Amino acid sequence: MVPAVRVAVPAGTTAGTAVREAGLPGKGADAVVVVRDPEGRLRDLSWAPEIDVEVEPVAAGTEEGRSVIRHSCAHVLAQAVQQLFPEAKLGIGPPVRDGFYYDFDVDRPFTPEDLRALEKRMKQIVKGAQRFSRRVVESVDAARQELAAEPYKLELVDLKSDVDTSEVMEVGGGDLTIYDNLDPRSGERVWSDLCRGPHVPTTKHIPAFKLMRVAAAYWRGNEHNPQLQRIYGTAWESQEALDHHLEMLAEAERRDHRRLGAELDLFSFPDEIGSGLAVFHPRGGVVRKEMEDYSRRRHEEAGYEFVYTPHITKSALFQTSGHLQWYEEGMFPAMHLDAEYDGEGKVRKPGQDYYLKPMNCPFHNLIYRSRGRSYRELPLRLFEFGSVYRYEKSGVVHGLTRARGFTQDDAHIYCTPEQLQDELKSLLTFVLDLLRDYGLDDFYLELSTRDENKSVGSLENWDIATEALRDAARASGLELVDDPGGAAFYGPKISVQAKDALGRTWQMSTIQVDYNMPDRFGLEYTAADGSRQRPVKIHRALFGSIERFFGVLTEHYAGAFPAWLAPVQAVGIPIADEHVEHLLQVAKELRARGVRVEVDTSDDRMQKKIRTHTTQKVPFLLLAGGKDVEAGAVSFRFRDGTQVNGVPVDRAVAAITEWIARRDNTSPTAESFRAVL
RNA sequence: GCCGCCUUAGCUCAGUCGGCCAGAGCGACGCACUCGUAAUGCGUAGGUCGAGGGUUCGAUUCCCUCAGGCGGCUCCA
Repeated sequence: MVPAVRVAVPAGTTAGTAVREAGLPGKGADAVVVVRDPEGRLRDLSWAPEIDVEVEPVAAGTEEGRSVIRHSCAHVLAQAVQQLFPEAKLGIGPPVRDGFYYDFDVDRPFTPEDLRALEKRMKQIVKGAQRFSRRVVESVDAARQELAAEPYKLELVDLKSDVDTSEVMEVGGGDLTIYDNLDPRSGERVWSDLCRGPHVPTTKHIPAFKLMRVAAAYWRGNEHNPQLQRIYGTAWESQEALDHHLEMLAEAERRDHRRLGAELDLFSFPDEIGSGLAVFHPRGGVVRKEMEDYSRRRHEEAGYEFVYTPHITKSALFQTSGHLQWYEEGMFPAMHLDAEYDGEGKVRKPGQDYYLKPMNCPFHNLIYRSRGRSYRELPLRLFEFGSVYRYEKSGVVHGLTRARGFTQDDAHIYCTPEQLQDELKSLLTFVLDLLRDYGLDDFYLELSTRDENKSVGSLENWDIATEALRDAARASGLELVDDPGGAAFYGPKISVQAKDALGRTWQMSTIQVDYNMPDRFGLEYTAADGSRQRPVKIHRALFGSIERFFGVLTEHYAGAFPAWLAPVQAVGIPIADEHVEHLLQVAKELRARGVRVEVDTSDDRMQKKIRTHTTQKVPFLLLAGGKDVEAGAVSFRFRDGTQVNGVPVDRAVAAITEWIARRDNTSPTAESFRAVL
């Protein structure tokens, strides 16, 4: 890492020269690839300021340095594509998280073989050490002329004035510039691209890269535009960093909940049922039940009341709520029922549309409204594990994390306007505490605010609601990220983003403040002065969806669930048949204390049994041979291979029970387990 | 919904440039082995090669449609 030094660049000298003279590295993972000028803009090393300035060198191995490398690598990719496919038209090619992409308009989609050929050509380009040379285009007309053969680039030139996002690297930020790739020996221009930069000095400064995959993408992200072929790649400051990244991807694949779901016999998606509709097998069912049971208990303690509502309703309910107006295409189509026809097929009775519910909240409004409510009842907290069905587009369904049928741990809190602030604060604390109990503890918050094209209700109430949420978020002390326009039509939302063991973030809990549903449903309570008042409604889901949370936890723990959640908590493994009886006795005692325990009485050898149950990620393996039987003991083996041998049975039983009851989220090891013995 | 790729035994995958009985490992089952911390040996069963249609003397293989999966894009109350 380069320390946050500043380097003086005299007028007329290039930043690169100054950096070199300051003795900073020009090669390797610490190489300075660009500098930050006093205004905070990143500049090429070839930049020569007109006045004396101090700049901050940016090293290859920093997030910004990597972005520059990745963006330059995208140029190399584009050059390779146009060399191998001269008819290819260029789209955009920005750096993204962990890599870059470049979009191309080509006659036929790229094949995996094409990718291999492109990667080979890119390596040649990188080796050729072409210089990235910045050139300001005098006028928009000049740019148009030069880019006449690149229709998409032309479009960007015309958009220049109003585009300035991190994704569109081509234009923005003042001058219109083109980067030329120059042959280092002849100085000849090999290739060029409209681009605002900055870039690494030469293609040699792209130390390690790999093309990852091809996909289609709509031009400028609009589904009405043509689809371009997008090539994704990744690039890093060193081969080691690239290898590490690839290893992370491999690890993510190993922990993919869809794979673990099959390997550990947790759940499946039978084709016969339909896309995005899961069934939980007994082992997954146990985990889910434990998750739910604990959540139920905590909700009871926190003053929630439990309700149940049907999965289907007449359309009127969703007309009142507004869901049919705003989200109909995300709902399963209606079932038209109860219509009657006469002999000529004419309607005698019109019948009704019924919908599967995509949300629980309208039902809870009806429960609230079922009788008069007093201010003394508020806050009224209604909780339900409510199954909902959403017609997700076929292309987005993804395991348990994006399903068509799932269960929300959904609660709706009705309170007075005065109670809102306190209720939100305690609610957020409750939510975070509970997430921590399941082992997630690295969070940030996102505040989604009103979308002016998709919202109902008064601006005033939106403001109050938004500020109340912002306030509660601040009180939590967590980082808060704004998400303008991300709210649902009825109110703003805080979402809790949790990082898992691999550092990936998942949207978990959401808290929404809603002044509109109470209006639409005419909800009221009688205040202390006898007047009728309108309550405020808070929507919140904690797991979000139980299925998604299940999937996230599965990946977070790589299938090695904490003992309290593990489908099978302990397995007895006899050394030989004659030791089975002893273990059955131990298992009986454990089972009597609620432990999920099995004894492996199969014909397999003991070593094989250890392997089997280790791969099944059972937290406690209880071995017993002659010595243990004689001593009235068992020997522990843990997931990590460590052992504690010859533990007297009663102590073993007590310790296992204790470990589970504590809901310790770490995997027991010889060392940590001794503490409870 | 759009683009591309994929679908062979319960799982992971070979294979057939259109042709005799479609293979392996793991798993399941059976027999032998009775064993002290990650795979004992031998054997058995298991597949209308995703579904339907077409081309062909002949289709698991080529073409079309559909379903499901994967990676993206768009979407995500």
